[in-house]
Amino acid sequence: MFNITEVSNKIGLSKHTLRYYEKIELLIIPKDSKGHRIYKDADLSALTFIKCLTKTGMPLDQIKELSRLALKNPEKNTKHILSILESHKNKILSDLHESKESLKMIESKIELASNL
Amino acid sequence: MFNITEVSNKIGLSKHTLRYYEKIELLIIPKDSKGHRIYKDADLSALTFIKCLTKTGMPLDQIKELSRLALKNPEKNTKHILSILESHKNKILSDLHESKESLKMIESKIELASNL
DNA sequence: ACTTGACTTAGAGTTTGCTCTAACAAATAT
DNA sequence: ATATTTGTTAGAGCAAACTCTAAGTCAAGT
Repeated sequence: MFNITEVSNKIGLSKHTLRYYEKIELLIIPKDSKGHRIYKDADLSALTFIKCLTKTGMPLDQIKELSRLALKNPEKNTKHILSILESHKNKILSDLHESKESLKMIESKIELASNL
Repeated sequence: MFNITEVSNKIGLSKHTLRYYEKIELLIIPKDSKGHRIYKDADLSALTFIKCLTKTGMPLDQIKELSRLALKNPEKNTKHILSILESHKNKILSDLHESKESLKMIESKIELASNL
């Protein structure tokens, strides 16, 4: 069990961001008697996964939809969840390709400029 | 020589964006007697390169700095330009690495969900 | 002659994802 | 007892990169 500062340090998201993610209903964290959030390991895993998704450009809206599907009725929504993840995977693959192309172009500019 | 509509179609940036890039002084395009922009091949190359840089996450401010250096005094600024491009190259490489790690994690989630 | 359509500008508005502020509560340190 | 620290909230503010609007010019088509 962790408090918000520990989670912020472990995951690398600011406390502000952690609270903001709850405000937009990306996830729900239970509170103790004082009203302080108590995170468990599963929440850390969820946040790590959310970080993967955001880093690869999935909009928070879509992550929220994923989270809604997963929390509501996982068995019934497996197909839907899978289709979202698969299409995100394809987006990542195409982004990777594009980035590599851009990298080539930038490397060739470097080459050019180096020979001045 | 091309007008703004042709350039927008060729490069895949909206006319709004093309004008915006001039407003923030990313580049300067000469105008004809009617005040309409006339783009030449070199401008298309520059825009293609700018697109590479933005797609790979270079902020417009930094692209503007690059453009300023290149236009002002190319020989004198070669070192500076190269160092900016090199460090951007390194950023892309590390982003690529991170994206690949995220991809792995997403693929393993897909694997998991597929086996439900 | 007039409508249509493509261009121009300055400047306002939008979206996304935070990031910060103010005001307050509770526990700990001096 | 009081100051500091850590937490809470609602809501304001911000930065980046567009994206759109209004008002106008100009040339070509009917």
